[in-house]
Amino acid sequence: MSDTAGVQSLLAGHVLDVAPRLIGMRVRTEIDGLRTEVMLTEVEAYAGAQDPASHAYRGRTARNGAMFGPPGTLYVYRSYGIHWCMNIVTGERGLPHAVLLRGGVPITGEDTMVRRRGRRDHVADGPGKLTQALGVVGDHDGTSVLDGPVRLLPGVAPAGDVTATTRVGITKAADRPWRFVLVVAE
DNA sequence: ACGAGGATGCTCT
DNA sequence: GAGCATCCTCGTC
Repeated sequence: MSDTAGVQSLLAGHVLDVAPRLIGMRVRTEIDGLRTEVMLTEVEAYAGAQDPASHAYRGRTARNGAMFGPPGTLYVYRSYGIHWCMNIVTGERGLPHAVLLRGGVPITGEDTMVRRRGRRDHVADGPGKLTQALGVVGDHDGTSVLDGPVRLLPGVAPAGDVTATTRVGITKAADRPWRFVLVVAE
C-alpha cells in the first residue's frame, strides 16, 4: 500500500480512533516555495453533531463548509480574530468530524518556521503557533492533506505513548477526554 | 513556573 | 452584540 493510500484509509475511520493515531505522524507544507515539516505531538477530536464544542454542532454554516468534505479535507478557521487554526476532516464525506492539530515539533525547515514565528522557542507548541510556523492560512481551507500543499505523512520515529486528557480552551463538553498528547519517556 | 489581562475580527444569534 | 477550539507580555512567586 502506498503512503497516501494508508493515510487515506486511516482518515476514513471514526474521529476518536483517528485522533490518537495522528500523534507521531508528520505534517509537511510546501508553501511559498518553502518546505516545512513537523511531527504531531498534540491533537483534539471534535465530533460534529454529537459534540457541543464542535463548530459543526449546529450544522453547516458559511465558515465550516470544509468539514462536510471527504476525509482528509483541511478545515482552517480564524481563532480569536488573530490566529489561524487547522483541522483534518475524518470519517465519511458529509460527516463533520475533525481533528484539531494543536502542536508539533519541527523536523524540516526549522529556520523557516522560526522566521515565520518571529522567535526561536515555542515554535509550534500550540494550534495558532503550529499553523503560523507551517505557513498555513485561510487560503488552505478546503484543500486535501492527501495531495495538497499541506500534507499528512506517516511518522518518522516511534511515537512513544499517547495519553488522553480533556480538551483545552473550550466551555462546552469540556469534560470529554478527547485531547491526545505524546508523552516522551525519560 | 504560573496566572491575569489585553489584542483583535469574524461568526452566528 | 456576545462569544470565542489563542498568544503574548508583564506581573508575582
